[in-house]
Amino acid sequence: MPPRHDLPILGQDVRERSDAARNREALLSAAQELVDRCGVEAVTMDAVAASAGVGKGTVFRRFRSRAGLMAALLDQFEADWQAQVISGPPPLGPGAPPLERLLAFGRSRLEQNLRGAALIRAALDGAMTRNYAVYSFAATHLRYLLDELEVAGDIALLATDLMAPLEVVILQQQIEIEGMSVERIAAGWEDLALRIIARRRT
Amino acid sequence: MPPRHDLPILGQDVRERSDAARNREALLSAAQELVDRCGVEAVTMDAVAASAGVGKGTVFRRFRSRAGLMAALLDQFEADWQAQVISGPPPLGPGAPPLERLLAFGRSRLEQNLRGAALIRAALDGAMTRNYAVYSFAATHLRYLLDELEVAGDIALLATDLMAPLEVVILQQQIEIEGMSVERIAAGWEDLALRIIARRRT
DNA sequence: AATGAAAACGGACCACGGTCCGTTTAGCCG
DNA sequence: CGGCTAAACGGACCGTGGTCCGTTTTCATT
Repeated sequence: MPPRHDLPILGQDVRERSDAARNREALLSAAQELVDRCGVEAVTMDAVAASAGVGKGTVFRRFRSRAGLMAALLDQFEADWQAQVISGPPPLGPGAPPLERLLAFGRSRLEQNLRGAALIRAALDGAMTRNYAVYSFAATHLRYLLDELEVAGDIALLATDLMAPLEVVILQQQIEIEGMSVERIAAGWEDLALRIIARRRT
Repeated sequence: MPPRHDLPILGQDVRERSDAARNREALLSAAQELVDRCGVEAVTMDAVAASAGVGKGTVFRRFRSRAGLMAALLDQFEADWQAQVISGPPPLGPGAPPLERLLAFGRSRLEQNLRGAALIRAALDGAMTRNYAVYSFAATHLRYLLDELEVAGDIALLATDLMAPLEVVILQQQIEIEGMSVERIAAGWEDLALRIIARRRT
């Protein structure tokens, strides 16, 4: 019988070896610990490796790069928020009318981005593109809301238009350099949202 | 007579020593040369220093960091565009009605950001905040146009809302990952602009 | 011209991200 | 259980960004 050449079928999850899984866990919690205790800047690949008791090469095999590791931490950080959107109380969660959900989305996303600012920037740092998974959830939800509101136009682009001003780089410039208050920015986002959804279908 | 302690008065330009000026020139053109011949990634601080015939420390004194050097190159890159806005032909330059200038601004800015993408990302890389000078010109002009159009609301924030979707990180995601065409994005920007300026003062 | 002090210079040095490759281990199969 | 293969491991190694400090240069003042 010829040797088998199982090319991994797309979507079929490739079993992770037990030691690999164990190390992934150890690395993630070591990294999280470092973030909590000393801040994002202190998260050195050597430090994480040492703290998790594995070699440096292992860290890079698992996460590709420092940005990749940060993205993994970011995924964990976002899990709560995503849960609140999917099944939390209104108006952020389901149950409220779409417009209220939209406004709650904006406010909440603004705060979430500010909370995770350091992590988000670190996850973007040398990466050619941002972690798509994290971004994708919010964008999809936003498109859904715009559709519910029967907004006319290119929904995908309008969703981007609403997410873009909440980008961390922009928020930090507004707050730290131009001295704007978070309240003002939040109010501005609501205004933008209203202008965008003013044009309806039908 | 006691030694003089001239604290530099703000706004009074501190004379640059002749050797310093010479080296700045040499460094900038060496860096530009490297960008042109080998791309942004090839611009190593050592390479620039060697190519300009100065020590590495000098590069860092002048530009603080790699991001700072890139920002300086970006300033040069933007000079042409700024000139076109200030005194070029309409509709980008003065002379056309504000709405036409606004639409020309969006299209032109979109293309400019794509052209300078690599430089812009490199200039943002490890920096705590983006190069303010470059950003500031475009933002100021945009606020002026919105004001001319008698747009109601928080003009500064609305200007940001219009600049944000043109951010390189976002454009690259749309084009390279989501596969959108530049044409579609440009059309989407016009649509956004029209929605935003729909609410007028008076 | 001499002089003195502030500013600029240069390159050795360090820390961190990322790679490479020889070694070890998990897990399947006979 | 023994053996085999693919995967995972680890840490030496490299390149690059950034700092530091002893040396050199500029230039204002006399």
